[in-house]
Amino acid sequence: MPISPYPSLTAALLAWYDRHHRDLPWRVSPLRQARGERADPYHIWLSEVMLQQTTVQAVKPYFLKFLSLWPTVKDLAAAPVEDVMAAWAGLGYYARARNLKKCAEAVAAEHAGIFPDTEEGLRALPGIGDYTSAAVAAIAFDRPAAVMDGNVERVISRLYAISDPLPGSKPAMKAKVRALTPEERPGDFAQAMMDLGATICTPKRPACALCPFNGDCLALKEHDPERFPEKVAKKEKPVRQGAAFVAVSQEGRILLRRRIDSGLLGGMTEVPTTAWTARADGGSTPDHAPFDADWQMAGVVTHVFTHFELRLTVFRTRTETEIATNGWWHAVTDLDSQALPTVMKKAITQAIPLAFTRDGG
DNA sequence: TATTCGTGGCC
DNA sequence: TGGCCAAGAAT
Repeated sequence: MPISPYPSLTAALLAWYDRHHRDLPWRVSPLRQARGERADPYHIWLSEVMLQQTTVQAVKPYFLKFLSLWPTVKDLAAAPVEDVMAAWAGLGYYARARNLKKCAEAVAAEHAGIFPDTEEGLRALPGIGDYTSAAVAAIAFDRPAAVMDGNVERVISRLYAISDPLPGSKPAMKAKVRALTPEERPGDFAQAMMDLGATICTPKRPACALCPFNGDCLALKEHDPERFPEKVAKKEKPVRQGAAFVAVSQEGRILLRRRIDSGLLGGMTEVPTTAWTARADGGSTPDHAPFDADWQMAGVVTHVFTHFELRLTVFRTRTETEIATNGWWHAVTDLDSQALPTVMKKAITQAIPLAFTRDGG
């Protein structure tokens, strides 16, 4: 009997992956790899950036839309940044879209349209950090990089019953991943760890009976895998308030602006708003409207961001002339072409309930 | 090391 | 129903 080239845990996981891997639009399955197909580095990179802190189900339609609009990294590099932001609208964490464009430009201009094939080379590109550089190196280029995301942290913390809380325990967990990562099939190993975390070793009610690690898992031996991974307590979310102003002209156009490139919703499109402050009375009056008009209160929209909750009082008015010192007027029936984040779509819908329906209200 | 960055689904 | 979570990066 030949000696396995892998640690036994690694071999068990790869065997599980061969039978139970998920089919994903950017993935080349083990069977297709055996027929000689290779993962496309552009597809892997694009999917990995979209998947940062984002679920597979949310990413799928965006991934297919981007490939349709921009089939190669050179196409993406040549695209207007406004088009990229509009295509990304709704997916969140918009710095990813700005860095995606910068990264495509760097690959096109400095690497002749070919992605670097090492972890270090990838790590130097915009929007590519520790996780994404390792993931692309392993999945697209068969480099034995140690890939650790939230799924892997959960699997490893349970397998070894690591009690120290994240993020402090990250280096120790990374060492465990490195020891398990094989020279052969490192990309499949990384994807297998993440599939395992997504489908078996889930945060709540893990399906330990189906897990290839269930004979070795220390958390399972202790009868409480759900308590891992431990995490440091997070602080509570403050509430901020502000006002948003929806002006519609007689021609059926709405006043829009572009947010500055840095910070929250950077580079995205918005309706005029006040600053969002912690003051309880901020935003309840139309004092800071973009121009004098008969502003009517349309309602209050609540939106929860990562680190604060926003209560936005929405005002609306109809104008005869299209006054605008900064910004532009855009047809209400064509708002899908704009880079409007979800909170702005909520505000517009509060003022114009049918804005995003077929007839545009 | 700690904070800032979206959004939607889930129980 | 509200807290938790998702293939994290930049600063």
